[in-house]
Amino acid sequence: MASVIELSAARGSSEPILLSDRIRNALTDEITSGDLPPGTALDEQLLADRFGASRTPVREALRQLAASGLIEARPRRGMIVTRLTTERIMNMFEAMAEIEAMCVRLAAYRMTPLERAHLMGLHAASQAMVASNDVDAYDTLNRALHEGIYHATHNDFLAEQAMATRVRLNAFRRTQLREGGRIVRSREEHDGVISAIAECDGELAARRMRSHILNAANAFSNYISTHAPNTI
Amino acid sequence: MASVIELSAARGSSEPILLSDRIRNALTDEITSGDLPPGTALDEQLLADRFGASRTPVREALRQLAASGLIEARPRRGMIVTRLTTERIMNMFEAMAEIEAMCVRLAAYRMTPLERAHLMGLHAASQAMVASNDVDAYDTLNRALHEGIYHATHNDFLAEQAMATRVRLNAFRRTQLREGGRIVRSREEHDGVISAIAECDGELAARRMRSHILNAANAFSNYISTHAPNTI
DNA sequence: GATGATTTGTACGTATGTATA
DNA sequence: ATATACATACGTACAAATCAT
Repeated sequence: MASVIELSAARGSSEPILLSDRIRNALTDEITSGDLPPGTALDEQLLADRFGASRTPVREALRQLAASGLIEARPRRGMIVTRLTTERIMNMFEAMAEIEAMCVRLAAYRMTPLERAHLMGLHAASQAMVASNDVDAYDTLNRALHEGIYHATHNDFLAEQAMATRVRLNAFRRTQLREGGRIVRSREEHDGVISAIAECDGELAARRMRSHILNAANAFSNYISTHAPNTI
Repeated sequence: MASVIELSAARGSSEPILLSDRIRNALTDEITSGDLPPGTALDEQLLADRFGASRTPVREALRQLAASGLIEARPRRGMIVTRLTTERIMNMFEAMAEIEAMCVRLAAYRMTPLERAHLMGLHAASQAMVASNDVDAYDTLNRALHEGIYHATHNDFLAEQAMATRVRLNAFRRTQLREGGRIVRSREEHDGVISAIAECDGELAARRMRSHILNAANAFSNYISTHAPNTI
């Protein structure tokens, strides 16, 4: 549970100055990490007490989260962490698959040699994480790789859209990596994408990326039905 | 300028009950219609007076608009209607082209016969608007056609994403229809998309849709450089 | 560069509407 | 079905920061 101390810790100068922004960021982390599971009620007064603030900045933080879709506002009935149906999660994975495919296609044609080298370096480094089966470290590199691809589209708007969708799927992406052997296949799929990028074949990279994300979606679906059929 | 009367006008029961939502909707309309041009400062007190409310619901409306990207929040310096560079608008058009292409591809494979008939009906009706060069009426039908395609993906999340992006491009889409002869070519391009849908060829429909939106982007670019080179 | 005016950010009180007993 | 409890939605007041002069 995030503490007031953690909130007031000194950060880089680019960090938000506004209380409401800090609260929003803290809540975003807790929701996407699964710390605040779907369906959790978000009481304004309780959150205000927890963060050592008044209800006003908490309200503003909640409003922003509601606009981003992470939490759900039911007028005069409070806010809850968005409870997603399996169908909607699969819809989100499908949309993510298409968005990622579009990004990697554009990126393959537009990235600079430096950007290409950066991506290949990240991919090479991930080998070690697979060998040691370190899910958290692999997830971090995985994230950097995908974000590097967004950036290499040289289309900031598209990159932001992709990031926003990715954040909303965060908790579920991490879940599926736990499925047996998924992490190994995930890297194999990356390998296919990266080699297509190396050959500047955007169409091939896009098809492989789409499959990659849809495979992740399937892994998630399997994981849920095996480990926790009734939690969503 | 929207009045208090307009705000308090009776609406359907599905309309928002919250004051902040009504203010947000009113401002959304004014921004996307170009009534509030980019760069306009949004004074909280002034808006509160205009809408006959206090600053609190106005602030909440502004926060939501900021989250959707329609306005920009500069901490302690107020909000302004997002001022977009030509480059960013083109980036948005490019993203829109890809999203629309993805939607129509999925839609072509998944739509029901009823949905297909609906789309073809809309397209047929638009012929008359082109003949009379009625830009507003054509724009309305155009909108219905594209939204029908989103819906026919049978992926609500994707449809919502597409709609959100579309709203943010609203003012610019309308602008480009004014470019000489664009409305005629727009319908011709629709014709190609619709016939691909009729043949259930999603890939072809996607390529044609992508071209269609990129053509709109070009038309916009031409219109700007011809009519108002320095307004953005 | 300093000072005043304006505007945002925050706090808190009140009332309305929802949910529950 | 009625009443009670409670959380949100809104209004108002104060504080802090920005910008104009």
